[in-house]
Amino acid sequence: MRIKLDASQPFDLEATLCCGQAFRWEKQDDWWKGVVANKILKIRQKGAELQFENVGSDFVKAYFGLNDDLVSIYAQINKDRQIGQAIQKFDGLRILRQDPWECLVSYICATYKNIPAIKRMLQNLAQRFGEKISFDNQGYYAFPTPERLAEASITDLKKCSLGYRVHYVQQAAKKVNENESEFAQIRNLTYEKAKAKLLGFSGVGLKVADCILLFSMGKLEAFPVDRWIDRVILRYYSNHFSQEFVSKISRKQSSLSKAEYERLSAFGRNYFGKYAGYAQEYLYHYERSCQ
DNA sequence: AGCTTACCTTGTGC
DNA sequence: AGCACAAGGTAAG
Repeated sequence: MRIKLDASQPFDLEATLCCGQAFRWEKQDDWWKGVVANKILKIRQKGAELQFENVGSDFVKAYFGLNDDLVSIYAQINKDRQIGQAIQKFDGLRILRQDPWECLVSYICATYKNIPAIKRMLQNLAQRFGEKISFDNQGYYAFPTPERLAEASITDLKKCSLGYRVHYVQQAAKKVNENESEFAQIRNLTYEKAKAKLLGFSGVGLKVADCILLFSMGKLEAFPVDRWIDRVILRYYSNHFSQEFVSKISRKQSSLSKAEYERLSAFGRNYFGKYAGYAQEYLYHYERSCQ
């Protein structure tokens, strides 16, 4: 199937899948392959045309955020030179609408890990507990269901290199499995209420909650602050904070306190507005790409 | 009430 | 070899 992209609606498949928001996409030749909704989605971009197999157009549009009015979003978040450069470099990067359950587990696992290690953990979980799906003579694995992970033993979960995160993942699986519809409803709440619900999961703090809200629940105002964004704010936006706060944050070795996190994240939401999450993702990807 | 500290595991890169 | 560090969270004090 194909989608012709509107010239007024930029899209960059590569940037969207490489910016670190999703962990289970692989590129083979010029095709991207990922497991979404228990199906293999195979997709590539040729200029303004998207070519894909195995799923419908509506699904592709929803998953890749093609319904977001990116031109309008740019107009609202393009506030300064730094974000302007990031937008220019990654023009067409979009926020995905991932599966909330997979996103929950992904970002519980993401604490204190780099992206390659996160990918490996999730791949381990899928191989060990996910349903096998064959496609193009290759074996893929669906992301494990809450039910399947809820019944997995700590011993088996540990074999996936989750480390201390095994207990968080197991508890999350049990909680979601006990009431799947309640979990599914979280995305329909406001940003604040949805965040409060997510914080009820052990292993989910402010940062992880913001990632889940942004990457799977369409809460585009969420502004996750990780080490990279922390660095970006200190480098380019420190004039928005007091001298004391800046020097305190820049001296920190350990993680941010709740209050410090909220101050940085609230800055992002206030400064960039209701699409702050888009700004975050551009700044994050740009900062990492300049390493 | 809000902050600091220790601890939670594993892998990678210098 | 040894160490720092990686899209952090929790519980104790």
